[in-house]
Amino acid sequence: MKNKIRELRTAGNMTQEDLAEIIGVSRQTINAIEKGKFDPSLPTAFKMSKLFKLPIEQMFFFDE
Amino acid sequence: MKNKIRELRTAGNMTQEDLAEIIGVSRQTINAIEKGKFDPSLPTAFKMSKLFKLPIEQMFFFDE
DNA sequence: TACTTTTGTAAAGTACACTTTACATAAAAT
DNA sequence: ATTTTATGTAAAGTGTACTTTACAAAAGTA
Repeated sequence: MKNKIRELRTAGNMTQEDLAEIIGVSRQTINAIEKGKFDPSLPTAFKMSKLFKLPIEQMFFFDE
Repeated sequence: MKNKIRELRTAGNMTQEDLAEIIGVSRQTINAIEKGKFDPSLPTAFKMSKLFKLPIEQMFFFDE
């Protein structure tokens, strides 16, 4: 699964730390998601969706 | 988080077992999701979205 | 009623989402 | 050049998504 979190975050002039605090996860979690080390939980994806005002399907791309 | 999985599944004349096999999880996992015992992973949500041809946001409802 | 299918649920184990602490590097600012 | 800010990453621990096995109860069917 790929995602556009880094682009969305930088477009909004946020650091990983900023985004982490808003979403309610650790900075390392944001980094891992951006780097594709693991996928977020559904609740975390929903929080990002709400923040960036984009449906989950326009932020995360499930290949296969 | 609430969801419409049970309604979608029964509307499609599927048993929990049927749905589990199609999605690639155990029957107990389908039962737990329908019963709200836990939320699916993002990949599992995407598979359901593809099967039922509905965006994740129309199947799962994140209540803050 | 008896039989079969479907659903509910429990226990114990595995995999992964996520945490904290910590440190190293890169980039930006002074 | 030096300090500050932002990012990358690793280790060890916690919580939860999910598994298998197993059994009981509900619901559908003969």
